[in-house]
Amino acid sequence: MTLHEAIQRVLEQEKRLLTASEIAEILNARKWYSKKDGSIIKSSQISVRVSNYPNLFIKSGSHIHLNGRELKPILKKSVAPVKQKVAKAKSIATASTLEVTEIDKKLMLEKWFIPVSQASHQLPDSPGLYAIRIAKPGNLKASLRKELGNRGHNIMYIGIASQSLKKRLGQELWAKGHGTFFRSLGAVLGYLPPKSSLVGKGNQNNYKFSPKDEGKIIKWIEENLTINWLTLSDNWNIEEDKLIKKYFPMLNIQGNPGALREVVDARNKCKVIARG
DNA sequence: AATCGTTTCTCCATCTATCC
DNA sequence: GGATAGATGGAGAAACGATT
Repeated sequence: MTLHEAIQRVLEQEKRLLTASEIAEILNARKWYSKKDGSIIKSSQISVRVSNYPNLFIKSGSHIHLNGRELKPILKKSVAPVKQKVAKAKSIATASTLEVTEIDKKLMLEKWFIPVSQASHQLPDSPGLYAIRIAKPGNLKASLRKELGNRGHNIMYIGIASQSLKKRLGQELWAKGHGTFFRSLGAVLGYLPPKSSLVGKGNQNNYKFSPKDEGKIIKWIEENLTINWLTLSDNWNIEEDKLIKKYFPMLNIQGNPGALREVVDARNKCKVIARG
């Protein structure tokens, strides 16, 4: 039982207004809730918990009673974390001069990018970094088109293949396995996984689209995206991290100060449907 | 002065995203 | 599907102001 559940139980049983001290006293006496270290509960902790759950409790002066509605607590920390990070990181990125490494030049120079449709038979079976751009941003929906415009580039994703670029990009671009980029792209393009398709699966995040939709997404990728890659033997993690923090690719989430809320939301929508 | 209530910080278990 | 690193949110404690 959590502390707020224990407080609820006290109020339900007592059926009267109680102060934080009285609740603490009752809880300590009845031992409905015990702290990990075994010490007694202070009234200040009751007060904090009651304040954090305004939908469960009502304060009348120093007295507390049940609200009667069981809704989620309103917590200070849960306010749009991604948006906050983006705003903060953007100011840092524009204010600082970012180092241009050899890897950056070789990987990101736009003239070296080729259409995905031409890349399939050229990809090496060795580790490295890859970057994906969109040649025709006009084929994205308006909100994403605008977002790329704000970012001043056409970079969709920067990733790493620690074993094989050929295998990794097979997952990401041709859905041969669980590709993060493929899932994110399918989601923001508006595709949804079959309902309840993750029920009973061990990993409740690896949703997949129907074979028919996968085919449509692959076609879209081959018609709209371009790619460049570099084979590397070492330091790729550091380089990948630096590049993501410099360019804010639109579909990278982890390690990206410019992670896009719309991408996270679209992926969550897919998960909810697939989990049934 | 003692008690009560609020704010803010840190710790840590759980959840999520990603990679292979 | 499993492993793992990072993110998130719940919980407790400390500091401090307000009230009695």
